[in-house]
Amino acid sequence: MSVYDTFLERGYVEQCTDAEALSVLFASEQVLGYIGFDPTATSLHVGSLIPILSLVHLQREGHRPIALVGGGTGMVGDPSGKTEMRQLLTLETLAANAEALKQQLSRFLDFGPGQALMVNNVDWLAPLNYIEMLRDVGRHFSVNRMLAAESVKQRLETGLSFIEFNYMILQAYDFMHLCKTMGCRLQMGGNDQWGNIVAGVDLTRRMVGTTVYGLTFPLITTSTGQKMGKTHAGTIWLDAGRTSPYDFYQYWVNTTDADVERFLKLFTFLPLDQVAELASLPGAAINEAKQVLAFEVTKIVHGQSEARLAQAAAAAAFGHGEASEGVPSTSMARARLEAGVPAFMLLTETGLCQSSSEARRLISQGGAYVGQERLTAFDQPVTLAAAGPDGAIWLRAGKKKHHRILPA
RNA sequence: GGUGAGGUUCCCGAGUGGCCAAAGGGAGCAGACUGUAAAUCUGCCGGCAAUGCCUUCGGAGGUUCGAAUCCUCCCCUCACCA
Repeated sequence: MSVYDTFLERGYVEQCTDAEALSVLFASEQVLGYIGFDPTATSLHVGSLIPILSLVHLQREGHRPIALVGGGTGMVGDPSGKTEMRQLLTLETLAANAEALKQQLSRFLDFGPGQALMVNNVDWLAPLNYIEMLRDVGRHFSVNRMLAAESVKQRLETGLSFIEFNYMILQAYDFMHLCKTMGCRLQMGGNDQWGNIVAGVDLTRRMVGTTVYGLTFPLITTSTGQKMGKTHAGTIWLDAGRTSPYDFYQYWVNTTDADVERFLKLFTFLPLDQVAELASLPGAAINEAKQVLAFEVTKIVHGQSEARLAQAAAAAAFGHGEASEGVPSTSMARARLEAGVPAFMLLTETGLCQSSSEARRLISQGGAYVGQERLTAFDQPVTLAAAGPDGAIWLRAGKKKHHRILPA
């Protein structure tokens, strides 16, 4: 039993360069394994959870994770899995993003002495000299092979700039460098990274003479075909400032039935027998499993107390609980509320609707509520009389979006 | 640099002088059914205190009573050639 088996049984493994040898390695020594994170934003999102959690699994089972922030590779831009070239970020933005990601990653892993490591590849990529690089590294790359890589092949259809074509070489260089300088033996990543990872395995063998391993995770989509962590409203971020713990929790509670078991395995650390038990809950009881899922993931990302708060807020919003602090709210001058505010204005001002046209539409279709009352006229005045026992006016748009107006 | 094709509302994609806020599909939203699920059905789906008004069809001008549609210049994308 090694961490490889954990990965396997929890659904983390899509491809591995040598599953058997990697298992043996895990069983026989402390393995340094790394994953790269692109500094394309100031926060990671739900799509990065699997990579992050895989590092946590490594650490939990006695191995040593390396979180690599791609401050150098970010200057080039990974073409893998994209249909067109991403806008190049400025160096200042990249540096700021890299710093933010470091902060975020340190919440998941123990970076204490002898524990996990954090590196930034700008440190060794930036000083590279072009001619030297071509002679030492470039000669190991076969353009024929690079063109055959799936990630490149796709882009040959739509266009691929030279800078992006080089990305693979830099990522391969990272792996070689980490192996040479600190004995790193494993790189993991999403399956779109397969080509880059294999290139690194090859380069390391040629330049260092060491066999290193690659493992990729499946690209997670929901069973309704959505990309993980993307909703129409936008990305589900791991940063509480960008996606509140309440919204984060709600995202997971709204998991499709068919995904519950898979997600419990992938996104929580609950033992598999408990996962199986939760997943087998019949009919509507599966919602309890979704709450466990939501609570556990929120706990991992935002901590226990935030998770509790989000759970309590959800319970209050959906009708069986008191603690409502976590429910989104807006404060509004008491005098204004006493005079009465037209309903459609409240809906737009709280952000429940994006425009007053949308608010009118919502009301006319019968999807807007104040307290338990369905609104019938778009300009119906809402006053303090509508406040609930907690002193707040509860607005609801559709079935799931709740918002409180706090008189101030 | 040459030649050809093209840029339409969130996306794909019709429309080639008035019937166009612009077909159809997807996404999204709401309602019904439910379980804060899926599937299905129905409605909505630029903005505005709104039976009307305003802004949109790559950009800027022009022709016309009237332009997404015609003309001129410019920008960008793609394909082939060099």
